[in-house]
Amino acid sequence: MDRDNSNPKNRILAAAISLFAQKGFAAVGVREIAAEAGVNIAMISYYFDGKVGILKEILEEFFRRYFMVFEGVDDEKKAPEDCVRDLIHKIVHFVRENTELTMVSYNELPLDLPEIAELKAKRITAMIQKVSGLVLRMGLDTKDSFIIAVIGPSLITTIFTNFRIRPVMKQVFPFKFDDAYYERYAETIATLFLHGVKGLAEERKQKKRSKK
Amino acid sequence: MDRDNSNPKNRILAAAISLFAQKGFAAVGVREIAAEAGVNIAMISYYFDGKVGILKEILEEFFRRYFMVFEGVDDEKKAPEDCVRDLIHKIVHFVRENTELTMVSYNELPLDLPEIAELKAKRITAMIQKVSGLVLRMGLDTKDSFIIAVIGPSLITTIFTNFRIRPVMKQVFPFKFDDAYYERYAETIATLFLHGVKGLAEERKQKKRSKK
Amino acid sequence: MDRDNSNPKNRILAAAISLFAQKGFAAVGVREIAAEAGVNIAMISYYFDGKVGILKEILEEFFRRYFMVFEGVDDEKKAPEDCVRDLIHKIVHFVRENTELTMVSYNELPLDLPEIAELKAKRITAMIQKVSGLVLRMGLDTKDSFIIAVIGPSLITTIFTNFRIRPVMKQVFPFKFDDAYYERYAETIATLFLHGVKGLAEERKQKKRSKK
Amino acid sequence: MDRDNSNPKNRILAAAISLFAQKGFAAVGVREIAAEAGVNIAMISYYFDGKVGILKEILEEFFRRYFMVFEGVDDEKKAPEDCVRDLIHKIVHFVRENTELTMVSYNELPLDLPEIAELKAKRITAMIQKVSGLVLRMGLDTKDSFIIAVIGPSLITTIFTNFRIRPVMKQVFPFKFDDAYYERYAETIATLFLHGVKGLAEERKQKKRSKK
DNA sequence: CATGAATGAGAATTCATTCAT
DNA sequence: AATGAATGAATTCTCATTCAT
Repeated sequence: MDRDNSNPKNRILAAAISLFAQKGFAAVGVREIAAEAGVNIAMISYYFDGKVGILKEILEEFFRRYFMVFEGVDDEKKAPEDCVRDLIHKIVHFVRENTELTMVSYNELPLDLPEIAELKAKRITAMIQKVSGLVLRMGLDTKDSFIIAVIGPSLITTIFTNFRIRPVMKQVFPFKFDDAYYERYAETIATLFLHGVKGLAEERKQKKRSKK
Repeated sequence: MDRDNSNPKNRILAAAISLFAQKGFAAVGVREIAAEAGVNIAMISYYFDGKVGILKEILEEFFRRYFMVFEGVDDEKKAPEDCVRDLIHKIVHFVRENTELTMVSYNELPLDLPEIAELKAKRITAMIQKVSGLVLRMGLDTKDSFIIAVIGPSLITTIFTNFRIRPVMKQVFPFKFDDAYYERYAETIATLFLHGVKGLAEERKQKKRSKK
Repeated sequence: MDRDNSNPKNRILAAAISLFAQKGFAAVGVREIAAEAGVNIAMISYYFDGKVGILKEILEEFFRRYFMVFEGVDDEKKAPEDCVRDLIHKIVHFVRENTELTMVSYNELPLDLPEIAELKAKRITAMIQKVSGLVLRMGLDTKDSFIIAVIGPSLITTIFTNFRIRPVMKQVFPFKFDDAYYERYAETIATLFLHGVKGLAEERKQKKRSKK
Repeated sequence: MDRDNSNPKNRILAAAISLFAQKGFAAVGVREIAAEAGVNIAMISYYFDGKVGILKEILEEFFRRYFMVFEGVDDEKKAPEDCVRDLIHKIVHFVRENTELTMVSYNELPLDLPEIAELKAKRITAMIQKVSGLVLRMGLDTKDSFIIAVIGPSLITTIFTNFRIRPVMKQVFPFKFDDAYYERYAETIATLFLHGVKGLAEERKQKKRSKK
């Protein structure tokens, strides 16, 4: 996250994101966050009304930024395939710029935390719809909700996971994670999914024909 | 997990898996586990030498079962494509049978927990290699470690995520998650990746040719 | 302690003495004792009726052996000074042979442990009287209870302390703690106290005279 | 200890010293200390970073005060004997003023507690050297490390023990432990040791002569 | 705004002991 | 005589939060 570090609230937020990304929300204590942020413990309750308050704000921030990625991708003038490639690049870029924020959100979302249940329900639904919208641009039939429900999450989790397993990847593969890497990575993912979806679409057509 | 429930140790294990899957390791207390398992709290230290001991045993169990899935998939008599389809079906079946076990492992693995660092390092590396081996069967050049490093995790996380976001999916899509669903799901994933990989392979050939 | 180690009860006793001497009674757990003795935990309650039961038996054993040292020292045929020298040698020898047993007893006796209060009261009183008897042999007036109360404990604690601070002494002084050392040590202590007491006796006489 | 009792930290310290002196460090729980001090249990970790933290501070305080006793005793203008008498009086006075503090330190020092091992090593060595220095003032040859190593600890443990066995002494002997008692006590000890050491020194000379 | 002290509940673990076998 | 499982209380310590200053 890229904020004004002189602001105590932002320092808390930054510290929390980093620690949550590392250890998970439940495993991090407010004292730890306060120490990392260099602020007094009481400030956490003051600014965020408690520990979950920080998480809420983190999730809100994630979705705010995440949804911005989808703005203006659906350009009617461009070929659907190019829209998809474009979006994939943008998502990769987004996760690269907001790695820890994304990891925290990705890790905490499936977990049961009553206080954020409502927030989760709303945002995740919206998120799935965004992704589904993306899939539709790949040339699939709108009505085929099954395939949409499969591809969307697959694509997004593929990208997220690439960052999530980074520490291990570094040990196993000798890549340099620089601009070139991400450029190629996005291209590869795009090719993979565009061809995959094309294959699925063809298969569907064949089945329909054979039914006749 | 499917074990002898009269055995207190197994009851603890079952309770822990369920609770960890729901809330995450750090958010679950030993009292809660003991209560759920119907045993005395002290039994947790007695049998597992503490809370992390349970997690260790859970992870070990996950990898033991997971690795078994890969046994005997690489049948030389069959076409590579069929091997891959076969394996995908097996993994889907595995996760279906061990959903909570898989979720706990998938959720906790990227988190920093010093006590399981060693265990993680060993097993995850082995896991990535297993998946990479699988990708090779898809007809890719062995030397192209980049694509392998991309596709392997993508495939596995795709399947895992399908189960991970189940609660939300149920609200958004009207599927019945029965045998037919999983059959179709596995087929869809297989088609998606096989076509995707074929597309990648073709693209590579073209590039090489154009370089000449 | 020198007992039959095939006997589980003795093994527990030996292990307990060693551990109590090292860490103190309260800091040692029954599991630790059982492990060190190589017996089942339940055996401790079985043989000693609980942890304090071990301590009781240890203290009883200490006093039993300690009191034996005083048997037959008061030989009327010998000069009082020689009786004292003899006794000091015997005590040094006793502590040398029963170092840990002595340390446990010396360390635990002043501490408040309700369960052994009665035992303590009886034995310590007897112990003080034994030592006081010894002091009388040094040529002091029987009625001078003050000096007796000072010298007796001083002598005994001097010897005990010599063993108690052994670990530090080894680091600070370059002695070899062999037979010769203990021989010389006993002689030194005897000389110190015999001259000291003689000096006290003379001083008393002078005072009485000056009062006249 | 004589401190500001309105200060919670000091109340904890005072309570701990009293309880440790009574039952020994390991036998006292933090709840007990907190209750006795009238503070919340969490304050113990807050101020002392845990139970051993209290003990550490107690030991440091003991040595700080104890070492102060030795300041300015070695007056060259006075006869060595008078220096020794003076010091003995001061030590007696010190223990009288800091009885519980001294008892805790004396009781815990020989016990194995890993957390205070380093502290112990440093301070005990310094303490032995202090006492050894004292012995030298008694007119002994500096090179006779053996006798120094015997007398120093003997003198100090004699005084400490006098307080340590106070409860029993009260039952056995009919003394009033008032100023007069301590005055006489210090005088007696001084006489005992000064004569004792003189006797040792003479004996040494005779031996050397007889060797010729 | 910011602090450091204070709180009470809850964390994991270990305790000595007992029980059925 | 001996075992390993089981118990419930007690252990120390940490938790997120609040309060007066």
